[in-house]
Order: sequence, then C-alpha cells, then structure tokens
Amino acid sequence: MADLNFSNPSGAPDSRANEGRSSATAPAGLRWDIIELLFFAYRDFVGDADHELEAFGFGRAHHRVLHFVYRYPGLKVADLLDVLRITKQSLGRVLKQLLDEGYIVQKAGNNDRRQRLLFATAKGEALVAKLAGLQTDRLNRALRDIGPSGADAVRQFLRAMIDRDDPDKVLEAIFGAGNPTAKAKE
Amino acid sequence: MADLNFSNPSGAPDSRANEGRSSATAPAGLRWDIIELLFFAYRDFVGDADHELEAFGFGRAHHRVLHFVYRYPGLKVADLLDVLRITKQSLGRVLKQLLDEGYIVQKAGNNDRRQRLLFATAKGEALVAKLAGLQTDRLNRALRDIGPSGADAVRQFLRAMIDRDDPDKVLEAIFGAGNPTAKAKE
DNA sequence: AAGATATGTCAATATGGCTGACTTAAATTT
DNA sequence: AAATTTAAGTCAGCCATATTGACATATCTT
Repeated sequence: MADLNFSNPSGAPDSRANEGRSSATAPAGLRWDIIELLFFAYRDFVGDADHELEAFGFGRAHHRVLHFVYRYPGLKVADLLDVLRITKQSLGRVLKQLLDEGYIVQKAGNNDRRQRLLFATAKGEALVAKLAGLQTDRLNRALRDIGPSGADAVRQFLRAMIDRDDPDKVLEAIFGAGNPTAKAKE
Repeated sequence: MADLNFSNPSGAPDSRANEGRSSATAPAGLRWDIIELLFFAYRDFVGDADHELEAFGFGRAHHRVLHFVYRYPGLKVADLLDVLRITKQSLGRVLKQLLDEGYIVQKAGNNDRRQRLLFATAKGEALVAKLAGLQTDRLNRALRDIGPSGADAVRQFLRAMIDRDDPDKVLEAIFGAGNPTAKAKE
C-alpha cells in the first residue's frame, strides 16, 4: 500500500492537522477539529437515508420534502419553500413525483382555497419513518455514551448553531412553543 | 400574512411536531428533534461559507477540496477521492480550477513520481482560513453557553456519529494518533 | 372591477455528481 | 526486459438538483 501515513514524501511542509490554530486569522484559533467532525458526521448521517432512498428512486430532496410534510401536516407549498430554501421550480419537480407516486396528498385550504395543504399518506409515513429509524439508530449509538446531560448539551449546541433571524414556520414551531432553550427566542 | 400558525385550516390531522414518537417503528421513539436540529444547524453552518464562496465563483465542492488540501498538506489525489467520496472525474473539474487559479499546487512524489501531492498556496490558505473563520465564529457562539464539558460532549457526539469501518487517511489522522477520544487534540 | 397572492408551469442554464473508455507515465511483477 | 498494475488525467455523455425569468390560472382582498 505504501505511504499510508501523512509523513512527508516530498520534503514539503508538515501537516497542519494538529496545529490547533492557524497563522492566518482568528486570535483564539480556528476550530478545525469541529469543522471536520461536522463534515464527516453529517456525511455519514445523511448517508444512511441516501442509501435507502436509492431503492425508491428518490434523492435527498424527496426526503427533505417528505420529512417536513409528515412532521408538519398541512404545510403549504410556500412554507416548504421557506424551509428548504429552494425555488418553486426546484420543489415542483420533486413534489410532483411524491404526489404522483402517492407519498403525499394535497388538499385545498378551507380559508384560502388557493392554498395546497400538504399531507403525507400512509405510504409516505412508512417511508419517512423508516428513514428516521435509520438515522435514529445512529443518533442513539452516538448519544448513548455521553449521558443525558451530554445529550442536552448537544441539543443546546445544535439549537445555538441555527440562525434565528427570519425564522420560517418550522423554526418558529421548534423554537417557539414548548421548547425553551438556553436563552429562549432572544 | 394569514395563517402563521400550524393550526388546522382544513380539518386535517394535527401536527406531529411534538409527538416525540411515531407509531411506525422505533420502540423508544424516533429522534425527530435532533434530526431536524441537525438539518438546520448544518444548513446554516455551510451557508456561512457558501455565501462567501460566491464572490470567488466557487462552490461547496471547491471549499471541501481546498480545506482538506490545506489541512493535510501533501494529500494525494487518490486520498482526496477517498475522503470526499466522489469520482475522479468530478474531482478533476474543481481541482483543475483551483490549480489554474493558483489556490493549490502539485508536486510529484519523491518515492513515487506518478503521484501528484497537493498543497495549498498562500492564496489558498488565505481563502480557506477566511471560510474557517466564519464557521468558527458560529461555533464559538454556539459553544460559548454550554461550557467546556458541553463542548467535550459535542465533540464526543460528533466523533461517535462517524463511521469507523473503512476509514480514509484523514479519518485515520483524526481518530488515530493524538486523538484517543474527545479530549487531547491540544 | 382591479390588484395582489398562491400555485403551477414553460424554457433555458449551471453545478456537481455519475459511468465507461481510454491515455500517459511510472512502478511493480514476472 | 517485458508484461502488468497503478496514479493520474481526460473525453464524451448522462442525471439530479439547483437557478432565473416569464407567464397562466384560480382565488382572495380592496
């Protein structure tokens, strides 16, 4: 195999992997370690679902749509656009497939019959629960060792990573109601 | 604006947002909350860099390449393919741009002159450090409130989220040497 | 009646993935 | 020395997912 380490076969500069800080900018050092851990953790986290989705001929985009429609039944198309931060045209393609194949249904709003309120069907629920199950398995494994207080720290960390200006409907639901966080909504 | 809540304008099923468990699979409930927090946290985390990259005419793919080349100087093309889990052809396009525009240079390996070892130039370092600075700012904000033990929990959680079978060179560096667990690294 | 809004759709384009086939140069094996 | 394997690069084309701009339709608001 040769050369499996990062030793320096060409006399070039040494690895910066363990520097802990860069010479370039931040006074207290850049958080290279967490930046990379987030990259790999998220890659493998979504990989669980990606693999399963292939069998259905779906991609990550279908998963995101189905997930939020299942979780927030009656979501409007406009809400979904806010949450996913994509354009109507991009959503249209994916949503049409999910509708055509019976994972989602639309109902006209009662107050405003222009609106198309979205709901997951039983078929849609089954798929989204299967995917969430895979991801939950990984999360449970990762949370097992750090205890309840660690899990709380993780939740608090993730919440604090999210932009709070201009929240969409889903974020309002997450941060608004029964979910007071470190500082709540401020 | 109308209808800013998730109340039920069409008599449809209630929101599942606060269920805590699904009727579908997992015995102890699916971790919907963390699944969603991860989605939003990662979306905003990479959004910091994405926005800045636009000004350079680069995309997320360029960032990933430049990041790992900077962090692990002398990385071979084959290593990069393992880490990013993309094909040679996909990498080729972005790598060529980064080479042409002077963010990365290649050197032939000493032991094996077929290899092209990759190094970030000063120009490349400046860009990658700028991007890491933006992401570090967000991380610092998020970690500030949970204290050192919370930060350790987050690190431990993220490490446990990553697949350990078939690790690439970078993961070997992260998990192998001076990084027995959530501690050390300094 | 006029205007604004919610959704859907057309056409064109870009990015970043993919596969398969092939070349070149250099290392390794026989 | 010759054959094979390996590392990298490239060509050609395909697909998924994103983009913008323009426009149609139905419906709500004024």
